[in-house]
Amino acid sequence: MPLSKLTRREREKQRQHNEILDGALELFAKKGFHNVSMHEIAGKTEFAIGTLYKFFNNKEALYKALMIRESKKFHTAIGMALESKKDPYTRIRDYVKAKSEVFRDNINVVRLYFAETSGASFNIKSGLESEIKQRYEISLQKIGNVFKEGIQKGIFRDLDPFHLAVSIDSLSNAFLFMCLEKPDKFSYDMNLVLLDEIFFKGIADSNFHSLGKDHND
Amino acid sequence: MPLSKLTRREREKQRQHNEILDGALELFAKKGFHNVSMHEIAGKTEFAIGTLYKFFNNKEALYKALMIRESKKFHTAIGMALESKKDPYTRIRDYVKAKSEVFRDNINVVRLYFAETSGASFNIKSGLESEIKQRYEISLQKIGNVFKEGIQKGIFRDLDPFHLAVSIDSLSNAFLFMCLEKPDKFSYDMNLVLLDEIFFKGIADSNFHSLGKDHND
Amino acid sequence: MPLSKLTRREREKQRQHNEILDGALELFAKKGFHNVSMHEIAGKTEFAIGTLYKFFNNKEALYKALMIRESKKFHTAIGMALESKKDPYTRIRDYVKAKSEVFRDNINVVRLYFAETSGASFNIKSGLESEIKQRYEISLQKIGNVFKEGIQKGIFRDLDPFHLAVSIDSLSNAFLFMCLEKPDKFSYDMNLVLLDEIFFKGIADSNFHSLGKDHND
Amino acid sequence: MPLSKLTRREREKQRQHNEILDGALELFAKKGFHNVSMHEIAGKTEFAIGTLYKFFNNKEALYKALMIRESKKFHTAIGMALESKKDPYTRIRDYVKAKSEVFRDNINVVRLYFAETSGASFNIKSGLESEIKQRYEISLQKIGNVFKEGIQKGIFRDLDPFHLAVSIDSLSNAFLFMCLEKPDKFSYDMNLVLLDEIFFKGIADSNFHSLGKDHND
DNA sequence: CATGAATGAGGGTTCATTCAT
DNA sequence: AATGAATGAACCCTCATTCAT
Repeated sequence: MPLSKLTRREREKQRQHNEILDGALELFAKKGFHNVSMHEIAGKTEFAIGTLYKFFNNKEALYKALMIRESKKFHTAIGMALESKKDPYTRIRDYVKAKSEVFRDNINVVRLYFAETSGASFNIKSGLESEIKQRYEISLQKIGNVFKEGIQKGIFRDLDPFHLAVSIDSLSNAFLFMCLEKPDKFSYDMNLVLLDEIFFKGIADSNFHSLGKDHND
Repeated sequence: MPLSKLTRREREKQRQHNEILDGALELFAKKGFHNVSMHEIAGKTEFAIGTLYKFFNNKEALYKALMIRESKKFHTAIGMALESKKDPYTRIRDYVKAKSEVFRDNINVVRLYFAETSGASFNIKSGLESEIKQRYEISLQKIGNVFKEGIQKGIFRDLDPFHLAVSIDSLSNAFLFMCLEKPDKFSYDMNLVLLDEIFFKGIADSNFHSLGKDHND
Repeated sequence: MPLSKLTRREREKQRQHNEILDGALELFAKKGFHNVSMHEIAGKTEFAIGTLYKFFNNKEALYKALMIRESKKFHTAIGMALESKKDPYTRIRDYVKAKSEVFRDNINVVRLYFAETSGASFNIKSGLESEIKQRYEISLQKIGNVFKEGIQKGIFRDLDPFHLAVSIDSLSNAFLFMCLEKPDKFSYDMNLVLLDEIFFKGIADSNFHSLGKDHND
Repeated sequence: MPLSKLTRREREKQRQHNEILDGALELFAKKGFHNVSMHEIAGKTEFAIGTLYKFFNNKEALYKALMIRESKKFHTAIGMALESKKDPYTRIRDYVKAKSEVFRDNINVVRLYFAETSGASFNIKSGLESEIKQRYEISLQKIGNVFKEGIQKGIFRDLDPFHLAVSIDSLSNAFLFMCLEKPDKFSYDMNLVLLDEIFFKGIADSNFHSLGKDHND
């Protein structure tokens, strides 16, 4: 069944479902899972509490659905950058740029997302948060594949692509968080230059000299 | 009476104080702040609830004391590595090794600690969690100073020392977390080699050739 | 929809609101604010604790609402006596009679009410208990106005009407309390005679001879 | 054994006993029975909590002992006025003056005392508060006796002396409380004049003309 | 089907009292 | 005899969830 062929009723449901998640996101991002009540979500979304429970079995399920939706958006955005037809180096840079934009535009969501993935997640009791980790895993693999290609093309030195993926991921995250917390020392525009200097230069194949030199963004 | 010579009573107090934090740590690390009750902590530590409140004004204060204690331990350990008399490159490597050990030995604490610092903390309402961030800040500065010295000595390229600090910090964290989650792809012993290949080689001054070549750990 | 025509839902709410206050009154009057728990009130009124909190923000608010309701009842009753068309002397007597009836019928409330107003109230922290004192104030003013009229009409000697109001209020209260505690020495029926002999005779204008002589109740 | 012949130990005990009550009084008068903790009393009096329990079996017993001590002081003061050799009218006036002074000097205690006696006492669960009421009873009797003598001497009209006692007691209390709450309308000095005008004039025997006329205070 | 009033388990916290030192 | 650390019952209150309307 094509996506567009939902009945009116189903489309309406879908819309309400998303409205609930939108309202909940705002609250969770501001106050955290445990400091937001279902009553509060009902108030913000203008649905009855009972209606929330029609859509989600419980508070945890609502939260999980929310995190999954956001994680999908996030990984779709960076997935597109990574899977374009451009050269590997540019795709990595595009990936960083895409992530930058997500950080800029949804900073609260981002904090919530990283609270959920970096350390230990205590909000969703069941091991279901792994669903989010899986998506992260896939993105890492995609980054790794780009590096693999880059290595094959002689752009990058022959290092483990997955290691490189983990590296660019953590470095770019760190720089992006620094943009938030130390805007005097870090800026979004600077991040790519930084990565060039600190990361790409070091992993560039010595026979390939253009990395981080004459790119214009 | 010298400062270090606490009375028996005071020593006893200190011991109990730490016993409470030990028990609480185990619970918080396993279940998160909001999923642990004071009743539970009382049970685990075998103190009465009232006794907990003699030591800590409220649950939040207990949690905060715990996080500060652990953060102190953590930053003391890595601070010692960073402030030794060794050459800058070795000090950075020692810092990574020290952090490795903390991760190996206190994995639960580490997850709790990073849940508290990476994303958004919704556990401690008062802005006092900044106390933990400050300690992190200081450590970053110390790392930066080592890089500065390394640059002056011609070991590292002339890059912003603070940027380098942020880089090595995030890279090493990422690798360490990977050791936990993908022990097949990452091992503690491998981390230094990885950093050499991916990070140090890239930031090494081209006139200085020994980095990441013949170090034996 | 006229104001008086509440919806069925609103009327139901009103009824429950009063049921809670009724149950709470019984308990508070018997045991005092601090010796009654919300759990107890929930049990007596057969509402869930949470329901009590739907109606009243906290225990204090419940207590305050109760005291205000009772105080309104009380002052409405005596206010009607004081504002009738009858002659001043009769209105004062009617006021005493009205108060007598309240004492007879709601002795528990009365004790609670006077515990709250006579000495020091430590039950309601916010200065809102003044709301009750204000109502008392207004009643005193009304009594004073009746005396004023009586003085102008030459029924009472030219004394400060407010002083007279305070006097009749305290005297009648004292006699009424005595009826409770010494029914052998005081009776409700006797109170008016007593007041005639001890109070009204003394404040009667010497040119006006009928006070306290041939009244029949 | 004469009162003065207590052993040093016993006198010391007595002193401590009173010190505890002094500290407790200050706290209870300010905050009420239920808003003062034993811990607080221990702090204020600089005794250990255990010591408080050596002197008083429990918090209630401490409170009761306190109220009885204060009530004794109070009734001793007014008893002395009532039992002097002066003429009945003067003794009643002296009694009012004595009460005035107590009000002026110990207003907090007074409020606490009246909270305990006027309405319902919810602080002392056992019916033991009657001990305080008994003392009040005795004072009322003494006032009654003075009136009786006054009636026999032809100073007061032939009314029930006990009724008169209750009357002067409640009137003077009311005026004294008004001094606290409406110092613009009532003053301690004025009270006797007021009582003369409103009370004594009315109960004076018509053959005895000096009441409330040429007294100088 | 949507609603939101009602529920009550369970949370954090206090404090009168005990008892080992 | 004096101490005050330790206790834990009981408090007030919140909020996820249910279900009659």
